[in-house]
Order: sequence, then structure tokens, then C-alpha cells
Amino acid sequence: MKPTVHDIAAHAGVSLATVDRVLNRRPGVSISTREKVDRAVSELGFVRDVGAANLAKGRVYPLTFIIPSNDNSFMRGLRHALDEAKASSVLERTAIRLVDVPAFDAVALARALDEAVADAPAGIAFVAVDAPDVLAAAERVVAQGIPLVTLVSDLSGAARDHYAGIDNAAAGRTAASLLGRFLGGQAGKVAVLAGSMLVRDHRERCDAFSDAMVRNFPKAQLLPVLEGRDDPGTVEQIIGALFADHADIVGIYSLGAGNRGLVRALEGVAEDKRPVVIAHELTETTRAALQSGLIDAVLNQDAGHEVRSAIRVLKAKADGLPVIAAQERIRIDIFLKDNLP
Amino acid sequence: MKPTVHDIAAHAGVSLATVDRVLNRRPGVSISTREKVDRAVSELGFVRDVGAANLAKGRVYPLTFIIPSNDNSFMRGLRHALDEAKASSVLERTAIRLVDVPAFDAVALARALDEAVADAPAGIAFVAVDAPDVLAAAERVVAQGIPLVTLVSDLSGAARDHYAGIDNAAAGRTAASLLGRFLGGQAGKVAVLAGSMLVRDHRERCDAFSDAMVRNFPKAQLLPVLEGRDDPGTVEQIIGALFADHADIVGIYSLGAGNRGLVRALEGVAEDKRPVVIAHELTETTRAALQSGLIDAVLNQDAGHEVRSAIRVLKAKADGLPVIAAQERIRIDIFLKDNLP
DNA sequence: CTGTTAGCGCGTTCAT
DNA sequence: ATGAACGCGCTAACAG
Repeated sequence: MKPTVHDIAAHAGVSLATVDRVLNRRPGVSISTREKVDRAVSELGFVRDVGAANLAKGRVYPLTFIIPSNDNSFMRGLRHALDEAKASSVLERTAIRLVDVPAFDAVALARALDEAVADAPAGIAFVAVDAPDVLAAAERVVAQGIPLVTLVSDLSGAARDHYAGIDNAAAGRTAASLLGRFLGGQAGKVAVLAGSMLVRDHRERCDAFSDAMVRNFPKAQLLPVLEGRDDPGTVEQIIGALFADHADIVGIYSLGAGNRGLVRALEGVAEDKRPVVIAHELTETTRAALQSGLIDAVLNQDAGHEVRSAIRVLKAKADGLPVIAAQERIRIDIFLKDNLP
Repeated sequence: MKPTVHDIAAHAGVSLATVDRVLNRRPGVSISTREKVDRAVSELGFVRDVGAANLAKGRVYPLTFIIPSNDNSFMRGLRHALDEAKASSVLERTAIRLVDVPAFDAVALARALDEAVADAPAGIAFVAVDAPDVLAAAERVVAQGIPLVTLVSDLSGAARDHYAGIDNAAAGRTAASLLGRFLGGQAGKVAVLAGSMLVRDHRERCDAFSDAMVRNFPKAQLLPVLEGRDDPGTVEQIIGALFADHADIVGIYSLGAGNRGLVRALEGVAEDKRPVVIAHELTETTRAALQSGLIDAVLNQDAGHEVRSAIRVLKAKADGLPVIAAQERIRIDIFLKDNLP
């Protein structure tokens, strides 16, 4: 049978309270009894029952999620995932608070982080804007001993405990391989459409994609990066202009959001002149475009997985428990029209 | 504050024991008091604390996993995943028992199912062989009220509570799209290498692949299906013969195991004559082949996810809890050399 | 049929 | 510095 605190107490010849003090690294225990207890713990192979502990503590984990108030499908999906997490928060003993901040606004994000700290939550998760202000605020959070997790987009400088998101360089390389191979050696111009080069995930995807294209598919001619601000209207206009300026666009890599605009622009292109298109995030728009053949492949990150992973990590960090990195890796889903869920 | 059994008891004007009886649908409660309790539950929005319940019950979930004693990389991975699940079984309150059966042996599998029932576990998971004997045995399991989950390969006839595995038809279609598009309109012969047409997952992949190729890539000439029995030696011989017989093999879809043999055969082909190759399951062999360019894409199912999902589902079913299907969907991972984990 | 009571494994006063 | 005792939310004898 699994050893309990009682067994430890008996084996060490002390009381339950003392065992508890040692287990939770609280003061008021002589160094010698501490050692006795530690020995008993390792000899009996004791592992504390987290469920029982939480029950006794009546512990809930107040968690703050800071999300850009961007209105694209992906962010809506993220919100939806957070709503689901909230729905099951009673069972999970979490109390999730959602804070909105303007998109791509480093100052606002930094302020939001500072304000979140004031509530002294058990953990904070946020979609990072990769800027010095944010980094400084993140360091303040960590200095307060509050577990901090970046979500979807990471922060340079390691001022966080964990990153719950995909490997964006790998995503960029993968997009390049798919695009290049789907082209089948065909020469022509390839356009890259980003949201903003101010966010690290977009930058990483873009760099990795460009590198891989140049290296592996030299016949493709890379055009300068376009920035659509993740906004459908802007994107439609930009891509419309692109087709007007260049007759021989054979490929497009859309690494940000706002694909509704991209699809509208693509619909205006004659069927036999349509480029190979790789986009990010499976939404209603990209799903329909995959099925109709306007988009050839979609790289996706599962917002639900990211949210749940962030919660798991935050809770674990709050308890001082280790995180099994391999199990928290967020995978890049590749969707063709054939394997849509 | 979250309502507890005490609140329910007070609200309904009954005792704790009665509330417990109603909550756990146990007999010995008059219909009228039952209704009172039910009303209190829904009025107060009571949700039972599973952790506390398990603590009180001291409940552990004895789970039986029936696995074919096949020695390929994938099955070894599955075993490894089960070992990991065993390692954390103390915390998860599970007691996992592993039962080996000869591969592809319907009679042995049926017997193993019957024997598993004798232990009255909280749930059973097994890799199905799609045969009448097995179906009958599965029905006996379900008749005993024991939750039953198929793992990796499903059973026709719906005599199970859940299937923890990928959509194999989607996998076949995806392989066809990747192969066809990587071919870039190039004509030539395409070979399909299966393990055995007697298992449902292989059959489904094969059928879906053939259908999609014929429909979408008519220039490719499909060769008759080869059966390598998931054995590297056999596979090497068969593929060697294939290349000897046909000079213009442009693509191979390996939908089973034994890829060590496939890779060895491919190494003997001149670099400029190598076909596009799509294979299943990320193993040391396929990973190395992806990196060296011998294999172009790998479709993978994550054995760890499948095992953990099976456990979650079995526990939920054992508790009479609903299963969120979308959250238990096992995804088809697509790996190129660029997005290897 | 219904209620009382004693734990499950752990954390936490309040004494000593 | 240490220990006794109670309670978290729920289940399970054991009485009535």
C-alpha cells in the first residue's frame, strides 16, 4: 500500500504536524528531525497525494490570462478555449481571469502585467509582444515569485517560466518544404504575408521560411515581406495589389491572420493562375478554402491544447512541481483537405 | 461558494447518506425523496468533487490493456507508453495490467478478453483484430458493464465504448495527396506496401489511398498491393523485387510496419531514380530516413496520446462521466524533415 | 427506507 | 521546536 503521512510520522518517530512542516518546507523544525523525516520519506518512497492536499487546503488557483483584443478567428478560438477552461474551473480548482489588452501594444501589455501582479494570482499567462517594456514587466512578475507563461508568442530574454506555443522556426521551414515541393520545380515569384514583424512568432516563421526557400528552392524568387496587420481588409488590398503588380505569382505563404482577405483576393484570380498557398491556423475561412482548393495546406496550433498546457504548467509551477517538457510540447498540425477534423 | 453535499442535504431536508445514495444511484431511496434531492442538486448547481470522492473511496481503477506481442517499433512504443502510465499510476489512482496476445490471432484475443473480464477490472483496452470471434467476446465484455476501448485498430460492429486511434481513411487520403503533389504531375508507377489486409487499419488506409490516387492523380499507375507482413526482411525482399521488375517506380506508400527493410531497399536505388516515399509511424528508422531524404513524409500516431486517452476515457466511463469526444480525437501527425520533434 | 458516524490523506490552528 | 485535534467533501459501514 502507498505510504501516507502517518507512515512517515511513525517511521520517523515524530508527529503529523512535523512531517507536514518538513514536506512543505516551513520553518520551526530542528535540523536533525528534518533529516529524520527526509530519510523516512525517501526510504518509504512517499509521494504526497495532491488531491487530498488540495482538498485539505481548499486550494484554488487564481490564474490570470492576458489576451490581445484582436478580433481574428484564432484569437476568438483562444477565447473560446479559455471559456471552456472556465467552465470546468470548479473541478480543476482554478479561477481564471481574462484580461484584454490592445493588440501589438507593448506599453499596454506591460501595464496589464503590472496590474495582474497586484491581484497576486497563482500564475499569469500572456501572449507576448517581444519588446523591452514587456520584458521589464515580465521580470517584475517573476521577481514577485509568480509563475509566468507565454502563450502563442514567446518573449526573448527568458523572463518567463515556460512557453506554451509551437516552434515557429519549424513551422516556417515546414511551410517552405510544402510550398517548394507542391511547386514541383516550377519557377516564379513567391510572396510572404505576415501580420507584423513586431511579434516574435511572425518574425521567426518568416526568417525560417525565407532561409529554407533560398537554400532548397532557388528557382523561386522571394518577394519582399508584406505586412497585413492581421486585418482582412488590409490583407485583401495588399494581395490585390500584389497580383496587379506581378503576373507570375506561383506561391504565397500567409504566416499571420486575416486570411479572410487573402481568400477574397484569391477568388479574383483565374483558376489556372492560382498560386500554391500555405496559411496558418485552421478557422472557418481556411477550412473552407482548403476544401475548395484555394488554400493547399494549413499549419495549425491548437488553442485548446495551448490553454490547457498553460494551466497545467502554471498549477505545477505554483506547487513547485516539475514540468515534463516533452508532454507539454505543442505540436504543429498540418492540415490538407484530406485530414480535416 | 461551491455547494457541497451538506448544502444539498440541508436544502432537501435529508441526511448525507441519502444524498450520497441518490448521487450514486444506489437503491433504497423512496421516489419522492429522490426527487427532492435531484431538485436540490439542480437548483444549487451542485457538482460532485471527484477528487474528494476518490479519496473517500480510496478508489483505484484496475485497467487491463491487451496488446499484441508484435515486435515492431510501434508496438514497442506503445509498450513504453504503457510503462510510463504504470509509473504514474499511483498518482492517477490506476492499476494497469498488461496482457500479451499473439498478433493477428482472433481466437487468442477473444480468449484474452474473456479472461480479462474474470478479474472484473474497471475497464479494458485492446488492439482489435476485426473478426467475429473478437466481436462476440467484446459484446460479452460490454454485457458485463465493463467499459471497453479499442486501441490503434478498431472493431467493426460498435461493440465498444470508444476507439482511441486515428482515422485511417483520412490517413490514406492524406498520403495520396502528399504523394501526388510531391510527384508534381510526373507520370509513373506507384506501389502500395501493406502489412496485412486482414487488419482493419491497413485495409482502410489502402482503400482510401487507392481511391484518392485514382480520382485525383490519374497519371500515376497504381501497382497491385504488396503485403510485407510488417517484417523488415520480407519487405526488403519484396521491394527489391519491385525495383527489379519495374524501372519507373515514382512513388511508394508504406502503410504498415517493417520500414527497416524498405529503407535498406531504397538505399540500393540510384539517387536520381529514388521514388517519393510516404510511410507510417515515426521511429528511429523513419526519422533517420526523413533526415537523409530517403523518405519524404511520415504519418504518425502518437502512442502516448492513445494510451493516455484510453485511460482517461476508461476512467470517465467507469465513473459514468461523459467523454468530450473532440478532446479525445487522436490526430494524424504529419512529419517532414523540417518539423521533427 | 433513512440517519449517524467514522474515516480517506493532508493542512492547519492552538496548545504545550 | 513539537504535537493533538479538527476539518476539507465525500463514501461506507452500521444502526434504526
